[in-house]
Amino acid sequence: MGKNVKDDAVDLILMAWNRERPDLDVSPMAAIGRLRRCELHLRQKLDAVFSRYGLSGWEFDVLATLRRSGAPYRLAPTDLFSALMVSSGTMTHRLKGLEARGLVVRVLNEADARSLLVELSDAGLQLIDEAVAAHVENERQMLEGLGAADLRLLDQGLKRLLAVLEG
Amino acid sequence: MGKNVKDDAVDLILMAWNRERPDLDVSPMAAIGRLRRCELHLRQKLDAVFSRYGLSGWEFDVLATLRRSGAPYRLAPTDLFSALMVSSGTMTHRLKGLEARGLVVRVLNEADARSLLVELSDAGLQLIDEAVAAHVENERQMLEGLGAADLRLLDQGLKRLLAVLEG
DNA sequence: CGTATATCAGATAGACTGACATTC
DNA sequence: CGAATGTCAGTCAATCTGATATAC
Repeated sequence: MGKNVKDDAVDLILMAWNRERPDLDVSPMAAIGRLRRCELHLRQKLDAVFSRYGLSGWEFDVLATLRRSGAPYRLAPTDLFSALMVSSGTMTHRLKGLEARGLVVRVLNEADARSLLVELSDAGLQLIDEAVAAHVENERQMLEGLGAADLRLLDQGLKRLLAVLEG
Repeated sequence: MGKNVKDDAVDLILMAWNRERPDLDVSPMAAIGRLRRCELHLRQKLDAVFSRYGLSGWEFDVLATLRRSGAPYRLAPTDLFSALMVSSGTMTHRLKGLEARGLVVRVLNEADARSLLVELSDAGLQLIDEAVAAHVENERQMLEGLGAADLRLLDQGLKRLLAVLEG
């Protein structure tokens, strides 16, 4: 019965549900509630760094997807909206904004004239290269309060959960 | 060097970054990327159940917050927007919608005439009681692919991460 | 010809800010 | 009077759908 860890916000929610709905086993709420709450905090901290580079989260995602595809940092719109799980119309809208800011350029697709490929501009490449360095440093700092062993265990657990959710 | 687990989508992203930016240690991306990806899948599956009850995620959250506060299922708007981390104007907007659907009613606050308290209607109480039962069952099913030991370890890791992020 | 690839316009849903009224 | 509590109007950023044009 000994409780050796402090109650957090999710524990309080679980206790409230147990009081109000003792007929329900709400234990699955624990891990899922904590995961979602962690994601909320993470997103806010990640966005704070993105905004230092004038980027929103989805703008970073588009530029980063182009960047890690390798030189010449060029993908078709379909590749982008598939990777980022948004509709084609949404991607068109995103690309217009990035193009207007000069971070990407549209180039002819020699192999298939239905699409104008999307390519990082010099400015876009430089920006994402700086931003991604700051981004991983930010992530490193967010996790440094966690011991190496804890982090490894957490990542392993998340990997298994992800396999369950995607499999 | 033996790799005993299959590469997932996040592993592929890490490998791409290692190829493109070998100067960066992108290992923090692993846990954070998996966590965010899990959250995306979870949210979609949770929303699918909410929509069976005609509810969006935030509508469920408002009703659930009222429900687990206990009888008479009544809170001030400030309590609600503080708990759910949105602005007061946003909560006003949400409450108008829920009131128009007859799920909450506004009642006079005898102790402080500045606010009209928010209370679950009979219909709202019945709806959230059914929806929350389906919700936890949904969560249970999402996690059942994970062993009990894995789940316990995952939750422990998330609890520590949450403490780091909130502390 | 039927499919695939995108773009565009319009609609939608949800959030925020700032001004305001009321009450403590 | 200053602080707190909401409400409201207006604006905004981002998304999706459906219609359309073009190319495979």
